[in-house]
Formats: sequence, structure tokens, C-alpha cells
Amino acid sequence: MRKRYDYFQVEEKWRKIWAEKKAWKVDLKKAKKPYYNLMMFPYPSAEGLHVGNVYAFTGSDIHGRFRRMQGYDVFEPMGFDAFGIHSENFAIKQGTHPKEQTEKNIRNFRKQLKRLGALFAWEHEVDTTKPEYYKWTQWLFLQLYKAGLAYRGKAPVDWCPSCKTVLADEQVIQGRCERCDSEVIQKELEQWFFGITKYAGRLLKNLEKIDWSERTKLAQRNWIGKSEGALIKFQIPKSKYQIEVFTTRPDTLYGATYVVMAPEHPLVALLLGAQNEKSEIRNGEEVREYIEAAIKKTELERTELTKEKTGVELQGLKAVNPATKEEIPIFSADYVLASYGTGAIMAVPAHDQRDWEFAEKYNLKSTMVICPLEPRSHTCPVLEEAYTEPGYLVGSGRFDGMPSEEAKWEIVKSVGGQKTTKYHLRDWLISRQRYWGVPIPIIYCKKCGTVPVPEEDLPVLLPYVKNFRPTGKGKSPLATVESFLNTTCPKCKGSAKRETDVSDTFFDSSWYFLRYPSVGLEVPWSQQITRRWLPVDMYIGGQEHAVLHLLYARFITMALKDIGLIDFEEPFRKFRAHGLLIKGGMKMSKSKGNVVNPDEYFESRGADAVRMYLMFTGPFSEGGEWSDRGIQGVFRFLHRVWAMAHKAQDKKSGLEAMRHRTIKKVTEDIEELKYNTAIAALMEYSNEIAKEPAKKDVETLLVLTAPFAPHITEELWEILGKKGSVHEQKWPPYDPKILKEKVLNLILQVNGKVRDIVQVLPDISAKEAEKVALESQKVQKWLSGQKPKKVVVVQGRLVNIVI
RNA sequence: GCCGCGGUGGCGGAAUUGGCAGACGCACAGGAUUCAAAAUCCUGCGAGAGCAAUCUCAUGAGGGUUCGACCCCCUCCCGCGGCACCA
Repeated sequence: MRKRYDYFQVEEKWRKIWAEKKAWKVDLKKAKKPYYNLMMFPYPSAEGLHVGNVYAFTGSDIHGRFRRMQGYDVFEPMGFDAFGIHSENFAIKQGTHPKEQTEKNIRNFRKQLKRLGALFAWEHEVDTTKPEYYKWTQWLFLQLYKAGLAYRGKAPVDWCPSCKTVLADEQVIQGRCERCDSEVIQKELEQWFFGITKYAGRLLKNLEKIDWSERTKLAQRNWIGKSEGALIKFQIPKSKYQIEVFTTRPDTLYGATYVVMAPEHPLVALLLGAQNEKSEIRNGEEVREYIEAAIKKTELERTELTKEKTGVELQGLKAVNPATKEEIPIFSADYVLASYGTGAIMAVPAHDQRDWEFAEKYNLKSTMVICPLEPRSHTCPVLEEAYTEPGYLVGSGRFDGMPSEEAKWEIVKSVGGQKTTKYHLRDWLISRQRYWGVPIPIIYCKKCGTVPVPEEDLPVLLPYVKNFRPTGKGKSPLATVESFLNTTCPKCKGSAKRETDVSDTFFDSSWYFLRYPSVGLEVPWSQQITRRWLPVDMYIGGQEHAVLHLLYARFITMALKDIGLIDFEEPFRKFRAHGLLIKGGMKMSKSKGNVVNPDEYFESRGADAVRMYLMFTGPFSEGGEWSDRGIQGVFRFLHRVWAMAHKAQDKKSGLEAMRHRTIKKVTEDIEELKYNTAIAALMEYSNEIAKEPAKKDVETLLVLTAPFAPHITEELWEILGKKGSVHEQKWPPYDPKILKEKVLNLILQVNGKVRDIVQVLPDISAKEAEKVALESQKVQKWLSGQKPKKVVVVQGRLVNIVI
């Protein structure tokens, strides 16, 4: 009796059985070989599960299933990163409420995710919007606060006028909001920050020792942006003030012909003095106007590269170059950023292109102090633009003739400068003036100041508010909710006000992996369980989070280690970024109308076919291209496997060597996440088996295919009358001795071109191979009697005859 | 501008890392089956020449190293990603 392959019935049947048996449950307390297989949890959008999610999760699940068959106790949790502006905006548009909308979306996601046939540990689901989760997010905030890593500060911050909230540095892409692409403007606001910059050096250094995708590490390195340089002070004569600059090129100090301070530099304001007050600066009015205008500009306007540089001289004041002792002019210009280094620079027009352009415009002196060639034996060229490469010093007093790299630190020493390292990374701004997020657990009391909410009072519940629209006035909508805003001070019991901003959603996701194993417990995480399960063994996710989520998670983990709450400082032992699934050569997006709905294919081809096809489109780490017709290929493959399992005979297989080769190939490919070639190997093997199916081969094929297509393999395993589940089978070993074919196809080349292929014994010696080659008729034809100049023998592969 | 990755049939992609270029699959063509279609199965499928055996050319372009190059080196072109007035 032979049934047709009815994927729908098969998949539904096993989904039910697995759920009933709790087939993937691991005992977190007792597991002997714990393996934490993590995937980036999704944001549950109203559009439903995206095929990109399915792609990522399938790749991760295959890895989990593979490890499980290798004998690990695999914990593969799933959850929802459900707070955030996205759902809030959606709710505003639809006239719903984010809470209800989110609950609805999660129900839908859960239903869709269950069709995937993954190992998900649903009893450990995390939902970041649930008080039982965000209670601990708030608790975490308090721990960081106690440790001095969460602080409130007034600073010019990036404000998105469309999202009506401030943004973290990481969320501003080239002066635009990452989410809505609006031009970001600067606002001076008092906000909460996390002190991630304290960890810059460690975040950078640890990259050397963690097993992560190289490109992800590279993106983090770029973002952290280390520069080694020096702090050098320029005295303002007859005053108590000095301008301290940061430079990576102290070797050019003798060429510093003016200094520049950023418009926001506090010393500029100080030197200007109060309005109407007498100042040393002769053109105070002009300077004031310039600074006001500069501060008003958007980030985009200020960083526009093509724009001509502007600035204003602080007339009447000079600074002394500590090397030349020369008095040089002082400028304020917005090409110098307040947020980096000391907010002031020494300008060396000859050796910095930006300074060159500025000096040209304002007719400032330029002195060449680095010569590209050894100056004693060459004349230095006349520059037509800044020379920024290393070279030899000239016009630099006793340092003349020294290579610039060498002179650097000597010069720093000679002027009493200080060697330092600076990073581009900025502190993490976590305040958001929005509704749908975790309330920051802080109370402001007139008497006691800033008071953290006592831990026993957590969670600070996010109130259900009908009007949750952003106000746009630099305040969260929660500020209008009297019952939330007004509270009593935990210290003096007097009346006090709550912080009304919520925290960045990236804070929610910066620690969820710690919560998963401990879900349901009345502590943020159990020490015992955490010691057994963390750090995460394998983390798979998108590259787009390289400098957002992945950096934040590392920072939080490091901070927790220092506070003494966990005993490891890197959260993810291994991280692999997967590629992007595209369609028609383009990223999928609603506006292009090329978004693939996975449900449609779950219906028409089944989850196994969807899983397998997605993995077949290309290397998992590179991404792939979805084609509506392409899925037919794996669908046919599954049908053929179905058919051959029904036809399989209990007889000796003629495919021993191939079986072992396939096991080897599939094992190694899965190990490296090269699922596309693993599947190709399975197809090749099955193409051979199909000719005369022997049970032994079909069984091996089913075991090897199980991680990719869990339902059909389980069904066929049962149909073959095998005991237990195919997923409980041990991953098959291969025997290197059986790998080799009995005959070797020896390639015979003449002048590097293949002219003949002969079958020989695999262990043929070099001498014999040469003899065989020279005897070949075809080779002789090409030789046409000539004596070979040289014969190259590659053992077990080829012979190349050179004439 | 700097850094990184890539460019292979009509398409997605392989190639044990210097050793048979195009595995596997899609699409396409021919055939079988069918009243017919779908599905399925078999065969073919880089380009050019040839009845054929076979030969020539071909991995973005040009050059080089090598017995031998998709792979290594140099120059250039194109695409993607990260950073970017960061001193």
C-alpha cells in the first residue's frame, strides 16, 4: 500500500504529536550537555511573520537540530521584542491601542511560528512588554544606576522631529533617523545615558577572542573607532586659559598655525563672557551670531561634506604654539565637533585637508613640516593639497630629519603633552519621549533630588493610556497622566514626580537571553541555571544589528560581570550573521511590492519545502534570492524521497562509499552553515539511491535530511517501521577508509590541458602514474613523438606532461 | 574619501582553497505517459566549429607569477555593505 505524499496531513500530524509529547523539552536543571541555541527574537509586526524571519529561524533551527542529534541538550527559545515606536505608530495609524495590537500580533506570530516545525521551547517564551519581564528591565536599570553606569545629563542630543523623540547615536544614519529617514535636529535636553564609553576599550579588545562573523566584528571595530593620539595645551597669553586639543598627528605640531574650537566648546562661551559684559574678544557680536547659527543647523547640514567650511576668528586673542612659541589665531568653526576629543583642534593646513581648505578660505598661514622624502638628499615638493601620509620632519627644530612616526611621541614629551586614546563611541542615550516602552524607574523629589524607585516597588507599571500620541514637546505622553506622574518620594514620603520617559527598546533586548532559561522565576535569572546555560553557545541573527543590539548586549553583559551579577563578560560564544533574502535582485519591501508571504507557501508546498528551499537558495551567511518557481525543485526532491522510501528494499547497497562521502559532506557543511551545498549533496545522494533504493541508504538519507525537513523524515521513519523518532537518532559517523572510491579517475594533462582521463587504482604510485600517462594513446597523439620536457605528478589526482 | 565583501551559463549558485570550470536546482528544448492538460519519468542544455570523434574560446577588463590560475600578485571597471569634517 502506498500513500501519496500529503505534506499538509503529515506536518499537522507530527506538529500535534511533538507538542503532546513535549518532544523538544530539555530539563534545564539536569541537562548533561547543555547547548544554548539562540536566534534574534522577532519584532511582532502587524504584517505577520516575514519570510526573512522564516529564513533566519530555519537556519538557526537546523543548527539546533543538528547539535541535538549529536547528543547535546539543545535549548532553543523564542520570544517577542514587542515594545517600540513601530507598534505605536502602527496603532496610531489604525486607531487601535498598542497593547491590544501587540497582543494580537503576538498571537498571530506564535501561530505562524508553530508551523515552522522548530525546536522552540514555548514554555520559556519571553514577551518584553509583560510586567513580569520589564520589571527586571527596570531592576537592571537600577543596578546600572547604582554602579554609576546610568546617569542623567544635559547635552545636545539628536532629536527626530517625526518620531518626536530623541535617538541614540547608533540610530542616526548620516544625519537621518534610522526608522523614518527624517533629518535629525539637535536639541539641548536632560536625558538618561548609559556609560558604554567606559567600556570602549574592552568592547574592542574582546573582539579578538570571540568567535564571531568577521564582518560583524569589523562593523563593531569601525563603530567603536579607536584613535591613538595626544592631548596638547595651547596657552592663551596673559590669561588663565589654555586650549587643550586632541591630535593623532603630534608630529605636525610645528606646522600648527591656528587653533579651532567647536561652536559648543565651553571655553568659547567663557571667553565671550555674559552679554554686554566686556570681553577680550573684539568681535564678540560676530562670534555670538556665528555660534548661534551653527547650533541651529541640523546634523545633516553641519556634516555636509561638499559644503564650504565656515568659521569665525576670536579677534584680540591668540594662542601659543607650545613647540614654536609662536602666537597663532584662534577660531571657532563648525567643522570641529564638540562631541569628539576635546572639542578643539590644532590646525595644520599643510597636513590635513580640512585645515587646508579652511586656511585657504581665510588666508591663513600654512607651514610644511612633513616632507615625503628624506630631506637631506631631496628637496621637498611644493604642496597642492594637504600631505597626510607619514614622512620626514622639516622646519621642526631639533626634530628635523626624523621619520614622522618616531617624532610623534618625542614631540609630545617635549611640550608636556599627554598620550591618550580616544574612541568614536558615544554614551548610549536611552530616554525616549514616547509611550510604548518601559518606564524609567526614577522619581524626582524637590527635597531629595533624583531617587531610584526601590526594588520592592517594581515594576513601575506602564499605565493604560487612551491618548498615547507623542507630544513633540520633548516630553513623553506619560507626563500628561497625572496618576502616573504624581507619586510620593520613597525617601521623605513627600510629594514627588516620576520620570516620564521610557527606555530605548534596545535596552529590552540587551538582556533577554539571560531571562529565557529563567522564565517564570521570581528573580531576573537563577544563578544556578545561568551558570549551566550561559554564555549562549550559538547566536544567529541579522548583520543589521552589528552596532545596535549586539554592541548593547555585550556592554550590558560586561557591566553585569563587573557589578558581580554574572560570571562571564561576553554573552555569545559564537555569533554568525546570516545574509539577506532578496527577491528580483532587490531587498524585499512593501513599497517595492516584492514581499513574500510565507503562509502562502506553507499552504501550497508545506513547511518542510519552505525550510529546505530557503536554505537552498544560497550560502546562509550570504543570503539568497527567492524565486516563486524555485521552490518546486525541493518540493520534487521531497516527493522523490517519499517515493523511494516506499520502494526501498532490504538489500545490500552499492553506495557505501557515496554514503560515507555524503555523511562527511553534510556534516561538515552544516557545521559551517553551508546549508545550500549540504542540500545539494543530499540531492546527489538521493538521485543515486532512487535507481535501486536500498533501505540502508534511505535510512541514512532520512537521518541526514531530518534537520532540514523534520516532518516528512519523521513520517517516513515511521513508515519504514523504524523505532523511535528520526530526531532521536544519533548523527551518523563516517569511516574515512570507506570514503575512497575503488577506482580513481586519473586526469592526464598535456601543457595543463586535460587530454585524457584513465581509471587506475587509488593508491597508484607517482612512477606508475607517469608511466600510465605516457602510455595513453591520446597523450601520445599530443606528444607526437616529442620527448616531454617535464612531467608533474599530483598524487591521487593528475599527471601533467609539459612539452 | 577610508575600510571590508563580491563580479562564474538565461537565472540561483558549485568548484576538496593552485589541479576535470559550471555540482545541485530553476528555466528552456525534445521524447515517454495521457483522449488532453497538470503531475511524473527519460534525454539534452556555456559559446563557436564539425555528420562525428574532437577542437577552439570562455569565470568583470588588461597584464604578471606558475607545469597548471575562478583561486596568488599588479593596474583598472562595476556592484553591495560599514564608517565618514572623528582631528
